[in-house]
Amino acid sequence: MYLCLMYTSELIKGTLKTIVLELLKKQGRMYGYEITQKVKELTAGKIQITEGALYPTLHALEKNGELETEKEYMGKRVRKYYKLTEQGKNTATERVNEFADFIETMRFLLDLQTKSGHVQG
Amino acid sequence: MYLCLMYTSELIKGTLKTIVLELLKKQGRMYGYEITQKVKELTAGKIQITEGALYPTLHALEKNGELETEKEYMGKRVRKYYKLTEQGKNTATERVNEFADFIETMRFLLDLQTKSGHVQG
DNA sequence: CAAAGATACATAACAATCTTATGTATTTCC
DNA sequence: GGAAATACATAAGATTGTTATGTATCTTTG
Repeated sequence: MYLCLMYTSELIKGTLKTIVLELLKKQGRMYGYEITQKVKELTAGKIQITEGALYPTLHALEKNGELETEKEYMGKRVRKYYKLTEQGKNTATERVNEFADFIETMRFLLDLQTKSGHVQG
Repeated sequence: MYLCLMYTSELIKGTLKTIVLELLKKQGRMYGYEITQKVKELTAGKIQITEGALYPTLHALEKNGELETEKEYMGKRVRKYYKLTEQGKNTATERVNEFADFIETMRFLLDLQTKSGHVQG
C-alpha cells in the first residue's frame, strides 16, 4: 500500500487548467483559495495546488476569456469569485475529453490494465 | 470520433521519463530514434516525442544512473543503445505505479467513469 | 488579549521541461 | 544524384510549475 504522498510535481504539470475548468463547471463558481482546498480534499492531499501556480493560471484564463470574476466582500476581506464564460464551458469539455483520451493512450502505452488499488468486477 | 491529432504538449510534459523507462523495461534495449518511432507507432501518432526533448532526457537519466549505454556501429553510422540499470528498473516500476495512481486520482477528480472510446463489459 | 494559524489575495526569482530551430553525417529510395 | 529517412546532438526561447515573499484580515486558543 502507498502512503498518501503527493505526486512528483511533474505529473500535475499541464493538468492544472483542466482541473480548474472542470471544477468550476461542476461547482458553478469558486474563489481561488477555495479551489486549492477543494482539490486537496477531493484527492486526500495527493494533489495540492500551490497559490503561486493557481493565481497566475486564473488570471491567464480570465485574460483569455474563459473565466469571469465577481468580487465579494466578507467584512473587510475580499474574495474573487470565478465562473466559466460560455467559451470557458466549451474549453472545459474539450480539455477533459482530451485528457480522458490521453490517459487511455498512456494506459495502453504503459500496459496498465485495471485500476490500481481497485478490484474490478 | 476524434481525428488523430496530437495532444497539447502540456499533457505529455512530465510523462516522458516514465514512458522511456517503461519502454526500455519491456524492450530490453533501444536507441533514441527507435524510441521516438516506437512511441509514435504504439500511440497511432498521438504522442510524438521530439528529439529535442528525448536526447537531453536520455542523457539526464544516464547521468543519474538509471540507464547505461552501448555504442554500436551500423556501417559508419553510430547507434547508442540504452538499457536500464538495476536502479533504473526500480525507478521504472515506481514511476509507472505513481502514474497509474495519479490517473486514478484524476479520473475521480474529473468524474471520468468509463474508458472513453471503449465499451466495457 | 496577544500570538498563532487559517483565510485570501498577489507577484517575483528560480527551476524544470518541453518546442522549435539548427547542425552534422550516413543511408536508402526513386 | 537529390530527397527523405535515419541518427546523433545542442541552443534559444516558451511554458508552467515551485519556493519565497509580501500584505492584510479573521479565528482560535492559551
